Amino acid sequence: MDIRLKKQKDFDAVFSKGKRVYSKTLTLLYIPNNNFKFGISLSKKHGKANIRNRIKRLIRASVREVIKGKTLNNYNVVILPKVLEEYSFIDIKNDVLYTFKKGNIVND
RNA sequence: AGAGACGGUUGUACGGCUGCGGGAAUUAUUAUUCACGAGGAAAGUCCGAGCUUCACAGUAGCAGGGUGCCGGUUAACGGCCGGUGAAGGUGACUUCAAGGAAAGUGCAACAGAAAACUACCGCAACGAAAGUUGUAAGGAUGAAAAGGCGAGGUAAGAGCUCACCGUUCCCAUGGUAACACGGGAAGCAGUGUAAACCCCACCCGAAGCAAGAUAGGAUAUAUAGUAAGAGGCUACGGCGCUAUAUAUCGAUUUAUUCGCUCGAGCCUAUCGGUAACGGUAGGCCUAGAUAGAUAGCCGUAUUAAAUGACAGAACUCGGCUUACAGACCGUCUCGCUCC
RNA sequence: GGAAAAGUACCCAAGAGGCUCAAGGGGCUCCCCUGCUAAGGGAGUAGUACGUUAAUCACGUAGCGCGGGUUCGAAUCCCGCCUUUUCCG
Repeated sequence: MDIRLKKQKDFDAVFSKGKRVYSKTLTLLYIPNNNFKFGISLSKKHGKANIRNRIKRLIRASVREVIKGKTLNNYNVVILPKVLEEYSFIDIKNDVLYTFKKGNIVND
């Protein structure tokens, strides 16, 4: 099943109506929906194309590890990374786990 | 050992577990297995092409744009290779939009008498003087002032005359040519700017894969119009075209599919060529995503170190330009010390 | 992905080869007016950096996004980069 959030309308809805959870490295936005879907939003401020790709890979890998073997509540989620000088996998993974729990998106 | 010039290569490799992208096979709708999966710049979008659409992509001219020493190379180019000339460097070598200023027009601030067929001061002759005539040595201004320098000559001077240098033209030789070298002639009709307009030679239809397949369209009938209409414009050729109404088939949105990867392709050997490049033979198939696939953890090896140096394909090629930690290789230059 | 446009003081900006050249507004500073403020009126700041000076004035050099080139001379012409903005289904 495809868990990627794709449409511009969905992104707009999350940005305008979504609840927010903050952490050191990223911000999480979410609204209720039929399924679980997530997307990532980046701008040119984060760096050139290779850096933006790397951030997306790190977040995707983090989300895969976090949601593995767990039941999910139905939300549309958008992750907004903050502009940092360096991005480490461990910090991002911890923050993904923290924000997902705080937003009540994953069940233990 | 030092300083430097030029050219080239590389941009960690292999393995395990958990995962991603499209593909193939086997299953038979859910899995398994297999091999493959970013770059030298993928970048900037600065040139040149393929491909697609625009009504035909025809001819001539105008407008607009580009290129500009010579020869070669190529599908093509403003690229590349080789040569010539000029400038810079002790040198290896580097840089150069490098045609035309007696086809015409414009511009040259300030200063200076004058910025193009000049004459302020000056010099000389004549004259009582005012001034007239001759002149362009010297002064002064400027980025630039009418070949330079020396001698002769003269009232004073001046290519006025001569030698040398420079310039232009002609001839001979060498070279495919740019040009070089040698000889001769011309007293030198004249500054700079063409990345000012322009002239000359050559080249160019436009838009772009968000193109497009695809569509306010097609077909039929009727009526009307017109020798008109449609590339940036004009003319010619060629083409029946336009408007309205009715009918039928369709379409406008969104999503999907195709375009989408075998190509002026890559590698190796060899032959021709100074080289760019071309020929021949053999081998190879090597990303095709669309919120956009390469990540995480760990081990081994090489190493001075390896944790991204610069950096991510989006239709595809040929170049140019720009970014780039470090490592390695080759050819050559300079002066110094020692043997 | 593709196609265009623009960069000049703190802000908005004119200038399109040469002269007092980096016009002119707004802002800012000071003064007048007022019990105080706003508005209004007047004057100015100097423009940014560096150097000369004890300091001011004054002068010189650089400077129109950055780096080269053409020219006697470049904000202006040409080339290459950088940044910002806009458009295209």
